Formats: sequence, C-alpha cells, structure tokens
Amino acid sequence: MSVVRRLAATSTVLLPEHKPPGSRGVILEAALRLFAERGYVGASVREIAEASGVKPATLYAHYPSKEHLLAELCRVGHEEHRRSVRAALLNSGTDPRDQVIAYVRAHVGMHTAFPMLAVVANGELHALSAELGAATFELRRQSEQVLADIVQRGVDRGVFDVPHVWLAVTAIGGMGLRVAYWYTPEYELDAEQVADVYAEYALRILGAAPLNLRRETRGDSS
Amino acid sequence: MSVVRRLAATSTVLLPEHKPPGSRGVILEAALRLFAERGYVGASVREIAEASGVKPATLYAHYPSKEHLLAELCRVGHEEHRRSVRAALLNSGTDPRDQVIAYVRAHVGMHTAFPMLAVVANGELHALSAELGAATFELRRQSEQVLADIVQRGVDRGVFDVPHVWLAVTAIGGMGLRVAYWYTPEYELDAEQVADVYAEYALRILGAAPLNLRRETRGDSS
DNA sequence: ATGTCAAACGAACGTTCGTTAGTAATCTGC
DNA sequence: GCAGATTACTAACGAACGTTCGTTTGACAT
Repeated sequence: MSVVRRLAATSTVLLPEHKPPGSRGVILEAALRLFAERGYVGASVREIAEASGVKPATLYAHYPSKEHLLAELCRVGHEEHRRSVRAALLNSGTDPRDQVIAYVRAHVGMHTAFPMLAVVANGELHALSAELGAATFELRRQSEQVLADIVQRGVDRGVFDVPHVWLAVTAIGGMGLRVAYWYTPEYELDAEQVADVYAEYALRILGAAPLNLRRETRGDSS
Repeated sequence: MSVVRRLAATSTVLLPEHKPPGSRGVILEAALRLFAERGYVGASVREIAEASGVKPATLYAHYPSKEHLLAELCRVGHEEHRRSVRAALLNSGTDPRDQVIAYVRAHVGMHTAFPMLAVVANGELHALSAELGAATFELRRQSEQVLADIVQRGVDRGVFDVPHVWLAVTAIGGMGLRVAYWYTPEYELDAEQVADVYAEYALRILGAAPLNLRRETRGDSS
C-alpha cells in the first residue's frame, strides 16, 4: 500500500444529475473513484467492474471502451465547472472584483464538492485521444479565458493592479486546482470558508482596490 | 495521440549532479521523461529501455525494479527542492518577507528548471509503496513546514496579515506546483521573471506590510 | 405457452506487462 | 594476453491487460 493517497477525499463522488440511471451510473461512479485514486492507466476494467458489482463483459454493454468512460467523466467535470462558474457570474455584479470573488468561490467550491471529478477531469485529460478529448479541452480553455477576461477588464478599469495578467490567472487557477487534492469534509474549515479565503487571496494577488462593502470582511474567517 | 500534453516542457530533464554515470544515468533520465509524459503506470519498462538504447533485461542490472526508478526520481526531486530552498534562505535576511521571497523564488525556480522532475516527484509519489516512499514523503512534509514556519513568524511579528496561515501555505505552494505543467523556456517571460512575479503574488496573499527597499519593484515586470 | 428484448454472464482472445535465467561480449588490472 | 568482473544480450516466464464472442437469464407482451 502507498504511503500517501493521491487525494484526500473519499466520498460524494458524483452528483445525481451527472449519474445515469441503472448500471450505467454505478459503473461511471466506480470508474470515477478508481480513476481518481489510481489514475486512468492504473485502474483496470476488471477493478471497475468488480466495484460496480458487475462482470467485465457487462461494462462493454454500457460503454464502448474504457477510454469512453474517462471521456464522459472529463466532460461531466468540465461542464459542471462551467455551469457553476456561469451561475455564479450571473448572480454577481458588473464590478470585476465581485466577478473575481464569484469565479473563485465557484472554482474552489467545485473542487471541494467534487474533488474526485476535478482530479480526474483535470489530471487525466491528457490520457484521452485527440478525438475524445478535443471537446473537453476546449471547455477548459474557455474556463481559463473567462477568468482572464475578468482580470483584464479589472486592469483596464483601474481596480486591479497586477504585474502580469496571465500569470495572475495561472496563480489563481492553480491554487484552486490543488484544493481538490487535500480538501476533505473533515478539514478544520468547511468548504464555504475555504472558498471565501481563497477568493480573498485572489483579490490580493490582483492588487484589488478596496471595495467599500467588502474590506471589513477580510480578517473575520481566521 | 493525445490532444493535450501532460506538461509543456520537453528538455533539460536532469542535472548532471543528479545523474549517475554511464547507463544508470541514461536509464534514469529516460525513466524521468517517460514517467513525466505518460505517468508511472503508463510508462513501460520496455519503453524506458528502448529510450535508453538498452534491452529491458539490462535495466535490471542497474535498478532492482521499476518502482526503484521512481523512488530514486522522487528522492532526487525532493532533495533538489530542499537544497534549493535552503540555499535561498541562507542568502536571505531574517525578515519573513525576505524569506518568503527567497522561498517562492526557489520553489518556482525549481519547477521551471526541472519541470519533469517536479511533476514526477510530486504527481507520482502516491504510486510508491510505503517502504520506498516514506523517506521522500517526509521530505515533502518538511518543505511545506518550512514555509508554514516562515508565514507564522511573519504573522507573529505583525508583518503579515492573513486570514488563515495554512490556507496561505497551500495557496502559495499550489500555485508554484502548477508552474511545472505549463512553463517552457519558450514562454514569453523567462524563469527568473516568473519567479519574481509569483514571489510578489505570495507577498500579496500574505498581506505583507510594505518593505521600504522593495515596494517600488512591484510593477516593473509586466 | 411462446416470442421478444435488454441485461448480464462465463470463457476466452491476442497483447503487453514487470521480471528473470542463462549466456555472450566488453572492459580492467596484472 | 589472460583472469575476473562488469555489462548487455536473447529468450522466455506467469500474470494482467482491454476487449469480444456466444449464450443465458428474467421480465413482459402476445
């Protein structure tokens, strides 16, 4: 057995709305857990089948190949990310600072709520062939671009002061990505608090000008 | 072929001082490249041997198993990280702000100079058995603790103002980790500039009080 | 009872995996 | 130029891989 797990989370694997009914859903969820824990190559079809309470042959009655399982998970993961970010931005104002808060809270929230989905969708995307991965890859590019556009608008409006826009995007995105690997519901802070703190860090990275209604919330979550 | 590479870098794989002489070194370097590009499970002994210009059986005259190859790479990676951070801290002052700059510059510098080593040492560590991975895992824990201690000292001295110490450590560490995946020498900024910008972002995350000699360097690298 | 159909099955396919035994080639020190 | 050690080789091992084949099962409609 390994000395260190690939990710800390162990439960809440797949949302009901992402999970197909019947065996399809059971198999997909088992694949998600095993891909997250052992990686795509390290998880065998036989293990996935056994974890689903099904024989390996049955798996191929529901999915044409192991790779299609991964493709489905990557697609679901990135679509949930986009859905979550879009909903958050629709509920935020036009101020780039509010939008950054909304984006980072949604971004981090996705990685705390569905850590396995996030780990697989981001960390195993490279295992997909060009044909099966192209659509998902485009989704990821768009999500990055959304944040980049927000940051750029903030710089143009003078509310952000940042040495380098794209490096700020990679920094903010990167620190959020890592959350999926260490967060568990047993952590001393709940997901909401982690998201709030990371949103504050993002604003600090961006050198955000103080927002009258927000600044006093800075130190209240330690 | 995949639509997206696992990491962007393709060269400068292993430092001479990390590379054993003769075939041992050639094999280790080939293993590093293949582990970084395809993952530990995804890279086969036959591929590593072929990339080394050697037959599979020869590999076992130099390393007792495939896992020992990974263990060696994880160890080298984390020891280079510790060496780099230690050297940087010895050349920095006692002010926690200087120490954070030193740490982040070394941290990011390691991930730009040896992206493959960083990707393997961090991203494949979980594939090691408890026996082979314990020492390296302890190295990683110590490196994290070094940063945590610096941040805590800064908070105690009143030069940092941060909502949550450990979340700041994960954020700073996480954004640096991700650099190994996207940085290439062809990037618009060189490694030094990336490290400088990330060091600035780290200070911002920590809400660092202005340092007289430093503050005017904030916007000069965009 | 009989026919239909989706779902699951046992068994096996050819391939690749990490690894090893035994042997030939090459270098080192005298 | 020979002995001993090192290095690399050919060939093969058992196990596991993703996948497919032909069949059986169980529920429901005729």
